[in-house]
Amino acid sequence: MAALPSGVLGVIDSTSDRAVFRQIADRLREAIDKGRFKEGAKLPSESELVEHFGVSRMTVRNSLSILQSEGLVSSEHGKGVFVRPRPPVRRLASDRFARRHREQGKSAFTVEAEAAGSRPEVDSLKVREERPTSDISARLGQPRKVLARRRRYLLDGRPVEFAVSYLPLDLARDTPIAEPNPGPGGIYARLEELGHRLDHFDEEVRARMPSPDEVKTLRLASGVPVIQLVRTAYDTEGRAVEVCDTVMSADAYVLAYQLPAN
Amino acid sequence: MAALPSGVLGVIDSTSDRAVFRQIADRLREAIDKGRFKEGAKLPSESELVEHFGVSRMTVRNSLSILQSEGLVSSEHGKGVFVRPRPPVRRLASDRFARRHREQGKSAFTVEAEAAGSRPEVDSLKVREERPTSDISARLGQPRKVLARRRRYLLDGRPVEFAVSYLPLDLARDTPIAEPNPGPGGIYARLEELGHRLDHFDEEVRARMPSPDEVKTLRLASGVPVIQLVRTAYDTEGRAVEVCDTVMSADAYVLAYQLPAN
DNA sequence: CAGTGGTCTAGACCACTGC
DNA sequence: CAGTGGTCTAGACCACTGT
Repeated sequence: MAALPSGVLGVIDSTSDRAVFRQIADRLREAIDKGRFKEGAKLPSESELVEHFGVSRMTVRNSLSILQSEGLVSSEHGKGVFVRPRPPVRRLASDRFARRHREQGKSAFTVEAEAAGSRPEVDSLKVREERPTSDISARLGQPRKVLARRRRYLLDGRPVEFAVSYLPLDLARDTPIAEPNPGPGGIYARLEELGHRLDHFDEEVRARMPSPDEVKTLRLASGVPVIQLVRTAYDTEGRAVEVCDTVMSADAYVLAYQLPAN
Repeated sequence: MAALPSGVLGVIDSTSDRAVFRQIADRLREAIDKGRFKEGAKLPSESELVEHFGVSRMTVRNSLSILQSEGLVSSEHGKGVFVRPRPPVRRLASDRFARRHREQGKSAFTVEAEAAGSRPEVDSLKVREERPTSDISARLGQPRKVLARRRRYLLDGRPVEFAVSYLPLDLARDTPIAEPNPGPGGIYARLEELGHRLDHFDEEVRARMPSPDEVKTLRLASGVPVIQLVRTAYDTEGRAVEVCDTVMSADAYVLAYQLPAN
């Protein structure tokens, strides 16, 4: 157990009102912010911190759990605690569903990922009929049943997004939309071929902490929120033809929108 | 210390691989999800949970801290641990900066809050000249200095949003934009009067955990992420005339956007 | 194997709340 | 005042990692 480089972490002010474990978290946070521990770097081990600050192990662990819940560090059993690297971010432009992007053979996700030099993957694709929740039902105009298309998206093997599309069953049944692979241009292209010319999309954006299920599915580190995006597609007759409920790892995405001034 | 109502919380499976504190968190989470503890309700005290599950206090506290980091509960010193009520949500529509909303006397925030029956407030308004960060500078076309307008928005006394607007100094100096109160319609109305007719806005949306500063300014409960929205306003000549960097309590907002299909 | 983080105990004292 | 959560200690044993 090597001694810590002096001066890197400072000391505790025992006269301060601020709890010791918060002070230790503050010192570590400063050190990370100032680049004394870089992305991916290993922090001093718990026992080193115990020795350096002269406190008990639980106090040190308490400090580290603060930094973890802030998304600054993550721990790896048997290895150490590391400064969380900022993963590459995927930028979703507001024209990503424009018709012109749909006339190619590949999906928007695939095209974009390959352009960015990443390896795109879609897995756990499941298509089935369901009774809609009251929320989905309301958005789709109260259909009795819906077709649900679930799938998970990965970049270079890392899960980044989980999405479920809901379509009124009377509209999707016995069409390519009910197939696992709906063909080039995706379900929006098929909807238009079926005579539902798309007019616009409504998107609702929320952020929150993930459920335990979402942590598992998206392999989220602790301290990483999710962005939830609910998109409703309307055809030119004003009918809602699809609702897509997407949950994204917040540290993998930036959403970009363009708004007219009038 | 009353005994817990039997059957409400179940028991620990000591043969399970799952850590005891996680199992306790699971039981409590289920109970909350199933409505056995409603919004605002008090959970059993730590000592009651210690007795019920037959574990040490630190184990119970560990469980509670999981629920706290999930944003499900929050603790109040001397009172107890309570199920977090979902606060009323403010919905930001994508046309909120349309010119037609600017022709009244009041700000968009004020009008909208009053319509929803809330009491709007703006405080800690500060206007000053600054050297821009490299990010802001790049977005605004590399001005040497900028005018920064900082303010915090509150609803019914609760802080919900903190925003900073940056404008190129050559454009804003010695205009009403540099005044604490820029007048009816806000700085966008003033910009148009100065001949910068607005053409469109670009918005970038991110979500992340808050910094300790943001926790303080927005009085965030632990386990609440923030939404960061960076908006750039462009005039009809394509010049970026303002960048607004907004940090919002994620549990107070839903962002709504409308996208054309082509 | 030694070193790391993960879980858990059984205490202690403190600060805040409400009666 | 009793009851609550907040902080902290000094141990213990375990599971995982790398050599």
